[in-house]
Amino acid sequence: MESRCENCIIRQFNSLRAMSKEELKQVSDSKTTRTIKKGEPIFEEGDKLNGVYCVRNGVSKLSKLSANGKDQIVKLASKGEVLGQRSVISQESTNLSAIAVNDMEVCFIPKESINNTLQKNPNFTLEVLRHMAHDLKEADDVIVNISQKTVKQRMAEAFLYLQNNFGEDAEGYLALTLSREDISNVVGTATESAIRIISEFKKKGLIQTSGKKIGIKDERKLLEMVEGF
Amino acid sequence: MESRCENCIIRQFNSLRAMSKEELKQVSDSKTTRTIKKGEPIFEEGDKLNGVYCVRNGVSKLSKLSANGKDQIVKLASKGEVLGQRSVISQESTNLSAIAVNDMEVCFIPKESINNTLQKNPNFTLEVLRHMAHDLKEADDVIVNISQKTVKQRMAEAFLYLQNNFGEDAEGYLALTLSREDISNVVGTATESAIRIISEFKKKGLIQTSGKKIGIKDERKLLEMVEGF
DNA sequence: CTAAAAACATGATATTTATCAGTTACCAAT
DNA sequence: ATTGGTAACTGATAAATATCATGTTTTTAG
Repeated sequence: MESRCENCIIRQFNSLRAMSKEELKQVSDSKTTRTIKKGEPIFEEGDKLNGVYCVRNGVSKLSKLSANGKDQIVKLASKGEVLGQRSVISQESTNLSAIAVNDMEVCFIPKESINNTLQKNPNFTLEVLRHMAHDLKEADDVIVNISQKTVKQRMAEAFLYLQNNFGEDAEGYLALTLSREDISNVVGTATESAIRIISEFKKKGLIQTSGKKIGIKDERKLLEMVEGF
Repeated sequence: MESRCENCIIRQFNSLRAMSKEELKQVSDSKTTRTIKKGEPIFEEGDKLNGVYCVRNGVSKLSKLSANGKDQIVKLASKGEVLGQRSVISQESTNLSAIAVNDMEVCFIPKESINNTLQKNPNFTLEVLRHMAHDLKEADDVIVNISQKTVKQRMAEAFLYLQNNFGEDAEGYLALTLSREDISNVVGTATESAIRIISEFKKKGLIQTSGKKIGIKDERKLLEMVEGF
């Protein structure tokens, strides 16, 4: 049996918290829950979305395929984030694919519920707007980083980002384990280059590895590297 | 004497058109008009904005300074665009500088007018939201472009962008003339590299130049280059 | 109008990064 | 346990791009 949105803790983290009791009830009644296995898509570039997906568990990569066949990962979304908002709001097909990085549980909320609330509840709209303003600011930062920093700096930054946003496990490894290819797609570089830099960082004692897992050993040095020392 | 917002054609192009008569009147009464000389800033990175700027004339570059001292231009804004919205909405200091590329005329609208309307008029909020959704999509595209395309491809794309968004003069030159340095900052490359590629394109008959001015001669070939042929 | 400054241009070179080719390690299914 | 496939890794090389040096042209300020 599925739980009710009204009681869902996830809601605390996203714009849904600005909904009224009745609006939430409607969302809850119309929503459906889906599980997605690691590697499977929630939706793909070009799809027309009939609603948004609220992440309950797991992590999704939002990526875009380029002409040369490589994916660029634009964002990693986890618990509480709402996927597909932009597409639903602008009523265009989505420009990004969402693929599960690990097993996921998401709630699908039909666009009617969202649009309805957008029309009627200015607080909700404003909340969504604030979120989007934040995303846009982040996107600007990514643009500047990619174009002005070296691959090494961006790699260092990526590890710190993963640490800040997804934390570490008991042994001090990054809680979110990405394949080397995914890492290279976040950073925007060739997979071999990413692997080489991982080796280099390991040799220098900045990180440690255990299989795919990566642990940060010298946060300060990594930070300095990002800043360009 | 300053004209009234209610009669301003510019309004057609931005979210202000979703304002009610009264709201517009309030905006009109509280707004001030400013002229900005080429090269001067409207606001700078880190500034706390007390309102937004509506562009009436001229073009502004929105850029961010990176650690290595180079600017990255994130967007070029012209007639009808509203600057500083994001900062006002998220109530944070701005992450971008806005500098006049040529002489400009802008209207400053205090944030109170904007916030007030955001709270009360869902149509306006939704309109702003749609705009921001669009900007975010564009930003995602820029990220993918920068990380997956070569400098040459991005240069070609930049010229086509300038053509599409700012048009051409009577002799077929791009109506918006940017310095070589600004072009390199849009594309995200070294100024020398940008200049070299301009020379190369000229030699190949893709573009023509006259002083700083650049004209597109072979749109098809440029397009093919962007696509990677 | 002229001097100084800024922008433009190009060659030589260094650095960064991608690509290609191949090996090794690991996981999953029989 | 064996095998087949995928991901991780490494070296050699090529390509792209940045940097440095320097000269020329254009713009700007007095």
